[in-house]
Amino acid sequence: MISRAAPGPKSPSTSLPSRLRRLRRAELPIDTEALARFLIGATIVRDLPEGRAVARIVETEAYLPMDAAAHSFRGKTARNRTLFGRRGHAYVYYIYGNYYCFNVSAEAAGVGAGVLIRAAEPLRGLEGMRVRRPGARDRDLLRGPGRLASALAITRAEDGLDLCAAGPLWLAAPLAPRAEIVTSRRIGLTKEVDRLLRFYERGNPHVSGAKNAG
DNA sequence: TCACTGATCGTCT
DNA sequence: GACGATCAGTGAG
Repeated sequence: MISRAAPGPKSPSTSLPSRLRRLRRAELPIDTEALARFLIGATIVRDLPEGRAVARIVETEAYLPMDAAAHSFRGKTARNRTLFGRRGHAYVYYIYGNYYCFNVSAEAAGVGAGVLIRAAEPLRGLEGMRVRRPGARDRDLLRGPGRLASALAITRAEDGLDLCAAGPLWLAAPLAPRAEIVTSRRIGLTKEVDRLLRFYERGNPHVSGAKNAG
């Protein structure tokens, strides 16, 4: 057994400001790529019967209008209709027979685009996340889009929720300043693979993917 | 630690 | 009928 530095029991939540300020829609950039950058460092608030879970977004991907890799590319369907609504709404889809992925709709109403929330740093409500993701290390609770949705209990039931309004799932302003944002290729695609539309906080251990993805 | 693979089912062609 | 904005498990080094 190699004794690497033990995963510190230190919790970032001990020094958090207690005030969460909901983001207003007017604050969200209309442009999808700008929104993807804007959301790095922002806060996800998930209110559940057993309590509140709070996480800090550390990794996103932009899916633009006229982007062959985007779900909206072939037009509006029953599944992706949220992407064509006003920005700041939750688009949640089911993938690979096992997982859900959480997106924030972008652009003006009528334009299909969104930002995939790929990873976040758990701040509060870790107990519930551990229950929903048994066996996972704390570092991996929200590390990857499928894991994030699972740990925060986000499913198709949350599709269409207004993230700028009071409710069970919403977005709040950053609780802490963010480090430099790194840009890279998006992960897991077969189309438009070379576009640099993935964004993550440099050095953050909660970011998903291989370290040299880029 | 890295690379590879199978699981699994809703959605769209 | 094919495929997918993934992940956990496995095996090799």
